[in-house]
Amino acid sequence: MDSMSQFGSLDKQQMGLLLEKAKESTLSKGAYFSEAGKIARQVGFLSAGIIRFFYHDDNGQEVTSYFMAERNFFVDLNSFNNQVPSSGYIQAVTDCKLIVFSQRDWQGLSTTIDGWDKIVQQIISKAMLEKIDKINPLLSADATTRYTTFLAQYPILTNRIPLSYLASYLGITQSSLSRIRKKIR
Amino acid sequence: MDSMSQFGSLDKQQMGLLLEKAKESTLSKGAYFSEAGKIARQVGFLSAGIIRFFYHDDNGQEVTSYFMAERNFFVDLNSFNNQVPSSGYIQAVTDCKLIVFSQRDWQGLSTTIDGWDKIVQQIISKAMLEKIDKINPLLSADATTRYTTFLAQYPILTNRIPLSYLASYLGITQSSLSRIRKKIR
DNA sequence: TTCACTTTTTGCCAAATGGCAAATGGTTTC
DNA sequence: GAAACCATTTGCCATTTGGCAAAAAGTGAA
Repeated sequence: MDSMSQFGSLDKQQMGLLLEKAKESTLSKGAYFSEAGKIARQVGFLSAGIIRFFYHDDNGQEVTSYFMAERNFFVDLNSFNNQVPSSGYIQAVTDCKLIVFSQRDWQGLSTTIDGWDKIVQQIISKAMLEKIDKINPLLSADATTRYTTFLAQYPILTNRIPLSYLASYLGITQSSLSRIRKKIR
Repeated sequence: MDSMSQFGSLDKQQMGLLLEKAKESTLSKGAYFSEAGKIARQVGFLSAGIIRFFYHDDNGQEVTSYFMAERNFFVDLNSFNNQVPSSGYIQAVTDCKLIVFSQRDWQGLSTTIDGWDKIVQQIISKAMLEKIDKINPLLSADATTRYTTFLAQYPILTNRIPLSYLASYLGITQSSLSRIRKKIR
């Protein structure tokens, strides 16, 4: 639970208010934190493990839109904010340890912790900018560059995630990725 | 200036406070709203015209990361929030009419308008989600699909932006895009 | 209209990637 | 260890896309 201590800008008392609402939980490999069609009612903090966001494209193929490693907050933002059904899934890629906040509690912090909204805004902006900065360069790169870029960005994840997930994240076929990996090494 | 009236959640008085700080301005085609290396000190609202965000990749090539049409707020978020030099450019693709807020004024609204932070959070989340939802599907699509997807998403922009900008946005070469366009029509 | 300049299209060929199916390798369960 | 199951690699070939340079089309100024 002290993995959340890196959470800046909060003093001891505020941190106490936050932790009061935190519930520890686990997700085993393959299990879902949120699912398409359901409404997101929880915010998670990943203290151990790897999760991925994915959705089904028009052809019904799974497309991984993001990987996330330890020490990050996550939520299906659109569904959570607007209380509409999710269009995608959040799934544990490995066994995970989580800290979970209910929607009611999370939003309640807005009134109990001074400046909470601004803090949340910072967390969200930072997370989304990170994602955008990671995806943008992929688009204009060829498959090999995509893979090497990924290796540089996520050294931690290499060999901890199935090839098929990674391929769909990079926008390449699994076989191409396999060949590229062979060529690189 | 009433193009901002679509701005939800504000009553008349709050809207007044906001408009007090607004300054009208223009950008002519090709001019920059913010530039790499400089620190963003303004938030803009695009009332007429088209802008694009772009940066230089490792090979020095211009890469368009986003197009934006009328009736949207824009800012170089990372630079503005953290007062660090921008890594990219915001440029007028056509002649533009803008409404501009200085950083001081914009942030001051946090104390004068009740719930301002939350409103800003909503705007930012919405904008970034939109961008993410637009870019994500491009990655796993072939060039033709990228183009047709773009046409569906931005019918307004077709034929108002140079081919080279669009090609770099879609992650295809200009000649490929030209051939695809020919094939489609 | 003509010239100079920029943008877009086209031709030619090489290189990269995809599609599909079979083979190989790994892991789990009994 | 054997069987069943899942993940990864490989072969073969068709298709797509890129690279480069020249041609064509479009634009604006004198």
